[in-house]
This record gives sequence, structure tokens and C-alpha cells, in this order.
Amino acid sequence: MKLSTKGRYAVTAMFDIALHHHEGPVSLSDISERQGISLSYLEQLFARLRGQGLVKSTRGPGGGYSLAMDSERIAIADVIDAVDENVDATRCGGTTDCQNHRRCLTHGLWEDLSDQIRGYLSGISLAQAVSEMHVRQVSDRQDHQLHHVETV
Amino acid sequence: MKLSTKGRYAVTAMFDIALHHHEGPVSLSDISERQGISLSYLEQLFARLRGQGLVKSTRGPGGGYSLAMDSERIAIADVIDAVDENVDATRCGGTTDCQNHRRCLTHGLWEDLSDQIRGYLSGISLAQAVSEMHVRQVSDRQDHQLHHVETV
DNA sequence: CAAATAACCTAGTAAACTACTCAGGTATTG
DNA sequence: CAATACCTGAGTAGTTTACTAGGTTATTTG
Repeated sequence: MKLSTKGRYAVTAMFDIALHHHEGPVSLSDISERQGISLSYLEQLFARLRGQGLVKSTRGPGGGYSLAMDSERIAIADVIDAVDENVDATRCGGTTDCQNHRRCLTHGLWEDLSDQIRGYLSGISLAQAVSEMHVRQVSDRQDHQLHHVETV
Repeated sequence: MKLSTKGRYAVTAMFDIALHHHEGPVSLSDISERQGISLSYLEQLFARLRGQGLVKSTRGPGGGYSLAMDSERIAIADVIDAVDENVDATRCGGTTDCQNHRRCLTHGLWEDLSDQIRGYLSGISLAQAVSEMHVRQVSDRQDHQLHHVETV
């Protein structure tokens, strides 16, 4: 599991689709405008997201991308894994005979770490993340209103 | 929090020191040979680790690096943070007015995520990781012996 | 004291990755 | 048929990664 900005772009885009899902397919140009990500970069990311079966596409006018399954069934980990090719952080190519004819030092440690983080991100669905954001937005708005009242 | 191979190199090196701590300071050339990491790259990494006060150096023959504090008090997160400059994954420079005059979509989500992972890695000390590895090695050896008996 | 050791420092570099532009396709709708 | 929007590939500036090369400085040992 690799954590970088690239994965964040993908999550942001999937987030955007989840938010506008009810209006039908979401075009990449809409996402590009709303999220400030270049269209071509989005196209690259969505080629992978589609390849992993996370989104499905509809061509032609009014077309765009929609979630391939319910947003409850898409985990943040799936999205990140789809766009970030795994870096082989172990550098052993899957073998256990990687360093001086023995398991390299951090092989197990790093695997455990990766597993743990993937586990955490697998437990969070797009749906959960979206609803969490709504809660945050409401409390932000309330904070803002409160502040407004105080200053008046 | 960024997760990449660079942080893994740093953790591996710190691991090596923790394992050879009792023999006095550990030289970078020893780590280089044992872990298969280039000497100069280690020098770059240790400049940062020293700057963060995680290791202390002794010059001259028989010198090297030793842990600046007890291995129980050094968290994996500290090591990774020392070498991986934070990527500002939010791309907002700390402001909350990052995208179209509102908090960008995944700002909060990504912060939560980062916090959670940092929290996990802060809870694992070098000492814990080392002892975990020892357990793993013993069970590996037992597996190997068992296999040997079976095949004989 | 001299030589060996090892930290410390600076510069450069091939390869990979990031985020992007450009320039075309192809499928679908009105 | 024309507009839309997916799809594909090439190219690219900037950054990061992991490394090589070539020093200097501090310390120990013969």
C-alpha cells in the first residue's frame, strides 16, 4: 500500500461522483472543473478505475462515469490500489530469499504495516466518507453562523 | 503522512542499529553491506535522522551511529516523518479556503486518514517491531526444521 | 605523529513518478 | 451530421528516488 497524492486525486474524483450520482453519469469535465484536476489526468486515472471495475462509463452526450456498484461496497483502499501501482516496497519480488539468502529485515514488518493500513482503508466505504463529510460541513456551517451572530 | 520506499529504507536502517546496538555504535558501511543500501544514500537519510534527534553519531574508527534514546521511545512514525518531507497532500497550504472558496472535498477525509495512519505508526516502537521480528524468525526456523524432518 | 576509520558534505545523475498538454480517435445522442 | 464525452497515445517539465563520485573533518590506533 502506497500513500501519495495520486491516490488522493482518485479518491477526490470518486467522491465527486458519489455526491452527484443521483443526477446520472458524471462527466470528467465536470469533475475537472469542480475539483481542479486536469481533464487528461482524470482520463488516465479513470482508465485504471474502470479497469478495476470500480466505475462504468457511458459514452455520448449526457454520458460520463458512474459507480459500478453501490457506494457502500467501494472501499477507499480499492480506489487507491487501482491508481497506485504497488511499489514492491519489499524489493524482494515476492520471494522470501531476498537479502543474503534470508528474509530481508523489514520484510515482515513492512508487510504487516501495509496490511494494517489497507485494513483500515478497506473498512471505510465511499458512502461512509461522504456522510462523514456532510456531518463536517453542517458543523462548519453552524460554526460560521455562530461566529456571525457573535460579531453582529 | 506519506508512505513510500524511502521511509522503508530508513526504518530498515534503524532496525539494523537496534539489532546491533549492544555492540556499540553501528557504522553506515556495516548497514550498507547488511541491508543492501548504498552508503551515500544512507548518509543522506542519517543526516535527517540525526537532525530529528533520533540517532547520535560518533566519529573516528569504531564510531558510527547509535540510537539517541531507548528503542522503546522511538516510534516507526518518527523515523518515516524524519526522512519523508510531508507532501502537503491537501494542496491547500494549510488554508481551509482551498477550492472554489470552500474547503476542498477530501480535505477533511485525507487529514483523518493521515492522522489515523500516523496514530497507528506512532503506537509501534522500534523495540516492539524488533521483538515481533524475533518471534517471526523463531517460528520460521521451527517450520524449516519440521519440514526438514518430514523430508528426511 | 601518521595512517586508518568513519562521519560529514556537496554535486551530479539515470530512472521513475507526477501532473499535465496536445492531438487525435470512437461511440452516442439530438 | 454535429455536438458530446469517452478513449488512446505521445510527449513533457518538474520532482523524487537511489545512487556515484570526490571531497573534508574528527577520532582512534599503531
